[in-house]
Amino acid sequence: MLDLQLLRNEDTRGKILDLLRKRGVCEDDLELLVRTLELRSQLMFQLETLQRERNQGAKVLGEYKRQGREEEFHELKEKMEVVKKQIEGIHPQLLQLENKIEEIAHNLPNIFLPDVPVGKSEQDNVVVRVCGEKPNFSFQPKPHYEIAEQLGLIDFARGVKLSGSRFYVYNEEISALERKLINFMLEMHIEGGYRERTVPYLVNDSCMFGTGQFPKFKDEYYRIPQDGLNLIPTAEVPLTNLYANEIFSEEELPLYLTAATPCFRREAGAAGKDTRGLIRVHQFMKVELVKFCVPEQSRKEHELLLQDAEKILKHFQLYYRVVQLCSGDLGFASAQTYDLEIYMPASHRWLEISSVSNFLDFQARRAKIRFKRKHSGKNEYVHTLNASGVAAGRLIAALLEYYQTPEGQIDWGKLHHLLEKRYLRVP
RNA sequence: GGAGGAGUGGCUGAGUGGUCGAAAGCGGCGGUCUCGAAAACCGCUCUACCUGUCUCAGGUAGCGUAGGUUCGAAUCCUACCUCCUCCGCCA
Repeated sequence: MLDLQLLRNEDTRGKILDLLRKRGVCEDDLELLVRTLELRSQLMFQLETLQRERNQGAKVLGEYKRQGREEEFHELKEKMEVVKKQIEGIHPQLLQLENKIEEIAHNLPNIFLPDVPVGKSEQDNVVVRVCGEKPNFSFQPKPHYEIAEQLGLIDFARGVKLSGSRFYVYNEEISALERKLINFMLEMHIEGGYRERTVPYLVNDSCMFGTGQFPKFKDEYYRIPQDGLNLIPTAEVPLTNLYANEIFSEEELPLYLTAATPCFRREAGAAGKDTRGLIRVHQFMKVELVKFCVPEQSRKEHELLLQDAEKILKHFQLYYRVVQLCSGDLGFASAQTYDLEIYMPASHRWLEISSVSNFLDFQARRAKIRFKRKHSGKNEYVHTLNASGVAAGRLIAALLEYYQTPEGQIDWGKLHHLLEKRYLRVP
């Protein structure tokens, strides 16, 4: 959530409003919000003045009672009853204003950082660099779902039988590959200073609010109404919310966390898109990286985080590019995002495999994650960041395409050789 | 799932309607003493928001959460959540 103080303060208001417009927030909402904030202040002042009167009166009444001054007691009590009525009159009005403010503020996206290009859509994203070598095939490479099906590696039909479209079943080779890949990625990140957590795959609504999924994007997630729980769309949600309503000491930061979890997405708006294969599915495994840091470090930590995600792609010798998202394509909570996209040799498409974002204090404010500044003793919001490190399903899709042989087989020897590099860390 | 008990400041723990943001202790910070340290002693130690003459002053709110009763609630009432104990079930 944005710092509403920035909208109340005349010095910062103009700039913030401008940034929000560039992200496509409608003008009416902004105007209404600014006006309602002003009204709320006025009403609050009235209310607090009355409450003050009430508190002082109640104190005097207590004194009268103790001293047995019945007449004065009743006289003042009648006056206080009037004050009470006045308070009861203002209270609901204030509540209404606050609801209005929340409704708008909760749906406002984050502002974005100066180096983010201003743009409307994906078209305006900027390719930062292209890495690795473009794979060179002496034959026409097949798409991953074709090889997987032909070699009996993935059972798409039975996935559909069990759960419907966009579900799948891995047979033994891919099951083992995924298991090893996840272990490999985790160990690489642990080596890089990340601390592994095993977290719930079902979280409550307040977690979903904290990281910015709720309330605006409720339809994109699986929800179990009976228990008020939601299947996590990414481990970002539980990992970030681990520290909700907590205050770090400055020495504890930066804190790096990682977790491998399944991710569940309804893909409600994606009918007919990427219907074949592992690219767009309702459930997939992903290793996630999350960072908490002090505000002045988040730009630097963002770059380091990007490198950590890239390490995986480099290790498997994939051809990929780093894309900087434009203002219009940024996720709701993000202030700056790099996407890592792998080149897919069969379709000649770039496939997003990691999204590396800096949220500044946007999530921290929603989830109330703070730290105590040592020199001033003041509490401030931390900055949160996260990256996929990386999505296992899409990585497998890429590996199947990159490591296919002219004979229509998979070069398991080479894959296993790459997986052999151990990242062992004995506690 | 059933029965009982409990949720108070960083922690322990008092408070069952009237100067209670809340005793006391521990921890933490600062100071006195000391060559230094310990001990002892003194002081300070929660958060959010509002207003202003905005590194300071005043005010409002907060005792699991949300409501309610009252002139006045940590204290009474209702619902929910969490934890503990016992029973049942179970990987």
